[in-house]
Order: sequence, then structure tokens, then C-alpha cells
Amino acid sequence: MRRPTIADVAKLAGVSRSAVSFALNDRPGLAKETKARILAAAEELGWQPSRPARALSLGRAGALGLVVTREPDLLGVDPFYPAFLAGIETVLAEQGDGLVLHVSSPERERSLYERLAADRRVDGVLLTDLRIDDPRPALTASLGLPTVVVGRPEWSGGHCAVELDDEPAYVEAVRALAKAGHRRIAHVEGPPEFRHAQRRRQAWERALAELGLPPGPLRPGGFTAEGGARATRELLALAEPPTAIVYGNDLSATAGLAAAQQLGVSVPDQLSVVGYDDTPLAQFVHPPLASARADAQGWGAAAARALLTVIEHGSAPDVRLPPAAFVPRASVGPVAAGSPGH
Amino acid sequence: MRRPTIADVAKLAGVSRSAVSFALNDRPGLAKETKARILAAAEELGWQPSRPARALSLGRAGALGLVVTREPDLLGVDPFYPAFLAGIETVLAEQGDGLVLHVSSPERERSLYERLAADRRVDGVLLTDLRIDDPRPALTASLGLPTVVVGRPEWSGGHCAVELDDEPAYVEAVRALAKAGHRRIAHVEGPPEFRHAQRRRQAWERALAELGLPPGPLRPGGFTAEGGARATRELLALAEPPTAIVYGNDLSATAGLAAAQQLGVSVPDQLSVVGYDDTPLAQFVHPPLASARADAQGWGAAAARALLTVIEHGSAPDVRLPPAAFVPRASVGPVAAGSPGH
DNA sequence: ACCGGAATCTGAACCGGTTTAACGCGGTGT
DNA sequence: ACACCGCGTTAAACCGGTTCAGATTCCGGT
Repeated sequence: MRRPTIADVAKLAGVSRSAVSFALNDRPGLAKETKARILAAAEELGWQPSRPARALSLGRAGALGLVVTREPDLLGVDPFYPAFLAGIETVLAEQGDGLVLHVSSPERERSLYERLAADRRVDGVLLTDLRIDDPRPALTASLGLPTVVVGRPEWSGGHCAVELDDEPAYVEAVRALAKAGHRRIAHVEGPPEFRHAQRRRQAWERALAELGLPPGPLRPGGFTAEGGARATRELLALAEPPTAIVYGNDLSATAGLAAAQQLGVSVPDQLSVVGYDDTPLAQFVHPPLASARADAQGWGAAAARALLTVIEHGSAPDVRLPPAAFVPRASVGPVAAGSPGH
Repeated sequence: MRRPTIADVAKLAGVSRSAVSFALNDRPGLAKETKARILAAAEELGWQPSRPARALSLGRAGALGLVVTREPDLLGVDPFYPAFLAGIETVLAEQGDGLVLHVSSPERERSLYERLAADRRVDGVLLTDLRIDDPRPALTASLGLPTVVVGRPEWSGGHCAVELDDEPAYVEAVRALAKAGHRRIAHVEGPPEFRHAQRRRQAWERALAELGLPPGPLRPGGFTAEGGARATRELLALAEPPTAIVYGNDLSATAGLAAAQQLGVSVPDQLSVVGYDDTPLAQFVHPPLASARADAQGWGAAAARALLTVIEHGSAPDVRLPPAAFVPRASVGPVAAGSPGH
């Protein structure tokens, strides 16, 4: 019942342990039939080399690390992580490598990375959800832990960055709204400490400026449903309410849409709404929610590939993926003729 | 720049490597001051024992495995997994253990578990989303891989089961609807191959029977938004449409709610709606969605604890957690006076 | 007959921990 | 004075792989 070791395979094949190792890692210097015999023996015993043993002698754990520091609540409604993880897996599965996932809080984060590094549990880490003044890039650098930053190069602190830009979709959304006649376009932003939330806000600001529109009202939404609903109520209570709202994500947007309807504001007749993420639900709410779609799975795969390269070669070139695309839907409509402020 | 090993610590403290090992794992038989000196040396060098080395000599990987086989799409909107993972982490963090996560498809699943077992990459696995005739319990048993089944004991195939029952919340939901006067209560079920989807359907059937109500119409919803929307349209197109629909999850329910509204059917005046999962969005859609809440984090923690026990002792008693609770909200209302079929 | 060299395989060291048996040593009991 | 004991410590074996420096064999060339 004991699991077979390399010695068992060697004995069965009538060779030394090193020969088995050579056969497995198909190194040159083994006669073809010997190699076949060894592989047959391994097959017969159902032998696979032990990861820990392999990791110890190679000095490579054969695993990547990902620490997720978002609130579990936030995680559960965001299609990003599952798709991202699936993308990582597609790359790791080829190598037979694994992903070690930790869910953490900002306080415990530091010691967690330290342990990951000191431990040799993983060969490198992916950094997601970069924050303003994020200590992690410097931390992993000082720990000598190979790192890939999932986000813009200027956030990466010298590490390899794998970027999928939000901005174009945002700009496009604002342009689409402007084209539909909207002039008061509000934004409900995500937690401002997140770099991507900040970038989305700046994209909105810049797009308004480029179009020669006045800066619109801004409210915090925290990427949550509750925040989206509250922000929406506040915006609609303004003396001059916006005729369109761009949200930081679909969760806020969906809640905002419902909040507007609850106030008797009809979407898109009196208010246009845009989300971000293109949640599976987006096209099935009423009215279907305009949003932005990003290839999270491709992002995960690219990030994993980049990290493997960093681990192997010490560095990797930055990667720039096709940006997210604006997805127009019925929640965006022409500005109402009788809309206030005209 | 080389990471310190146990030998470096031993040299610095002026003792043998075994003494360092003893000190670290606080075993008896070391003089107090020697131990203090060793720990000080370890601290000074920032030394932590290498996982792979430790795993090799202990024969324990120090990691649990979780294979997720859901569609990435389904994953992204379900608050279950993130909270579940967070719960696992709370338990593993104490031990310093890790979680190896794999995202897979049913086809690759088998070989993945085989590798996990042969590999010694993990000490045990958690089985979630049990299906009808799920091959996994028997597979992990035959692989000698310690296993905990996340679900009902009768699904576990002899493994330890950690259960959080859906049924009471479902029965309660149907009762609440019946009390509000509903007699034609439909169900939009999840993928029927999932045990928990099946159990929810049976709960609905049983509750109707117990209340003396006729069996209601049933439609597949696949736990998806699209499925929920389509099923709703079909149900509402019936000659005698239901006055209430109980969905397999919130995603279907939310899409169904929107579909109904799109058809001009007002909720809850003409149709009552109940979901399951209590998504963060549930109380922020319009009208707020009645749902059912389960402590997914507690579930994860309990499952992880049970698995650690199985790994250590070879078995563990089944765990039965408090069941999910029905959360009434405004999407449930009294049956309309003029409702057809009265 | 002898040498050189390629091809093939093995022995032993090593990765960084844990564990077990034994050892040195001062103190006790008789 | 001797055997015995317990305490604190260590050397060495072990976990299961990889790797590198030889060892062995077989071959052709001169």
C-alpha cells in the first residue's frame, strides 16, 4: 500500500535510480530500449516522482503563489478572479505546476509574503489589485521573490507587468454617452486606494475633458452593491442630477440601476447607466446593462506565463494585452428631451 | 544572498543541526537557554525551515487540495467559493499550511486527482459540487487520498462529510409563499447532475406535497442568468402561469426577475420570486430579492478542520452545520387578488 | 595487440530538513 | 568504588528525488 519510489521502479526495471531519473526527464545518454523498459516499469507501478523530493533537489517548488486580499464579499460577485484563475491553470497544467492560493487581509499580508518567500513554498507570486503606495512590489523584491504585477507597468516597481488596460473602454463609454447627448455624466468610483479604480476615475475625467464637457459629479461606490445604490440616490437628489452614470463595476451599476428604478427614474429614458466587468448577469438585468468586457482568462494565462519566465530567466518583458472593450446595451439611451438642464 | 539553511543556524548558535530541529519543533530534551540561543540565531538569520525539505522528511506536504470543476462563468457570480476559500484559509493559516487550487473540467478531472495523489503535492482533498454518480469519492478512496466531502453524508461514499443543509431554507421559502396565498409555485432548477441542485428541487417538491399543494411546474435554469431568464419566460407563457417561482440560485432568480419585468409582469404584485445564495446584490435589486443565506465561510473552516483530522487520524466524524436560513424580502408578496386561477 | 573514444550506465554526494540510537557526563544509591 | 540513571546533545541515517564524475563495455582504427 506504500506508494512506490524511484527505487522500486529501478529495481523492477533492473537499473539504477539515476537511470530512472534520466529516463523520466528524458535526458540523453540512455539506450532507447532501456528507457522504454524504465518507463514501462514506472507505468506498471503507477509511479510519479514525489513533488517534495523533486522540489528539494531542484530547488524549485513547482508552484506559483497568489494572495487575494479583497473582501470575500467583493470577490464573490466579480467574474474576474474565477476566470483569471482558470487562465492561470491552463498554463500551469502544461507544466504540471500548481497554484497556491491564499486569502488574506491587509494586516496579515506582509507576514504571509514573507513566509511564502522564506518557506520556498512557491517559486514566485502574482500581485493583483495593486493599491496606491502598495508595499508589495518592494516587499517581494527585497525578499528576492520572483514577481509579476498584474496591471500597468508604472505600478510594478521594477517587476514585470502584465497589463490589460481599462481606460479605452471607459473613454469609449463616455464618448458613447456624449454622442447620445449626455452632458452631465457622473461617476461612481471604486475604492480609491485601488489603482485600477483610480485609473477608471481618471479615464472618466480625461474623457470628459477631451470632449469639452464640464467635470461631472463623483461619488464613492466602493465597488459594492450598497455603495452603488447610495451613490445613485445621492446623485439623483442633486439640484442638477446627471443624465448618465458610469460605475466602477457591474455590481455597483446593477444596484444603482435598481435604486434609480425604485425612485421612479426610468432607465434609459431618464438616466443612462454603464457598468464595468460584463458580469454574466449584465445582459439579463432590466434593461440590459452596458458594460465593458476584458479577457480575464487570457490575462491569467499571460501573467502565469510571464511569471514562469521570470522564475526561469530572472526577468521577462512587460506584456500588454488587448484592452477591455465597451459593450453597449439598452441601459444607455439618448438623453431625454425634457431632461432638466437643457 | 543564499537563503539560510538549518546548518547556518546551527553554526551560529554553536550546536548541531538536530538541536536546531528540536528547538524549532519544541521537543523536550533541550536546555532552556540552548533553545533560546537557537531561536535567537534563527531569528537573526531570518530562517524558516524549507517546506519541501520538511515535507520530504515528514511525509506530509502541508497543503490541502481543492479542485473546482464549475464553469468559470458560474463561479464568478457565486459568493460561495470566495467565502468558502476564506474559511479554509482561516484554519490553514494557524497551521501554516497552504491550499493548492486547481480549476478543471470534468474530462481532465480524473487525471488531476491521480496526479495530486501520486505526486504527494497535497495531503488530502476537499470534494465540492458533488454530482450524481460522482466518480470522485471512489477515486480518491482508491488512491488512498484523504478526503472530505462538502455535502450530505449520503453523498460521501464513506468519506467524512461536512454538511450545511439547503433543504430547510427551501421548505421555509415554499411555506412562506403558501402562507401568502400562492398555490402555483414553480421551480427553476440548477444543473440536475449536481446533488445540491437536485436536493433543492426535491425540497421544493416535498414542501409542496406536505402543504397539500399540487406539484408545480419545473424548468431547467442551469444556475445561469440566461437559463433563469428563459425558464421564467416559459413559465409565464403557460396557460396557467405560476404566481411564484423559486429559483435554484440568485443568479437565475435575478435574471428571472428582470425577464418578468420585461414582460410587464410586476414583482411582487403579480409574481413572487425567491432565490438562493443571498448574493451581495440580492437586497439591492428592485424589488429586493428574497433568498437564503448559508455560512459559507464557516463551512469552509469546518471542512478544512475535518480534513486535517482525517489526515492526522485516518478518519473524522461527520459534521452537520446550521442549515441555510430563508431571508424574506420584498420580492415575495401576497398573491394578487385578481390573479388567474382563483 | 593496443589505444582512444563514444555510448551507456552506476555510485555517491547532495538538496534541507527530521529522527533515532548512542554518547558523555555529573549525580545517586548501595 | 561501582553500577546505574537521566539529562542534554550529537552523529548518522533517512525521506525521494537529481546530478556529476567516473566505470564499464563495445567499437573501430592503426
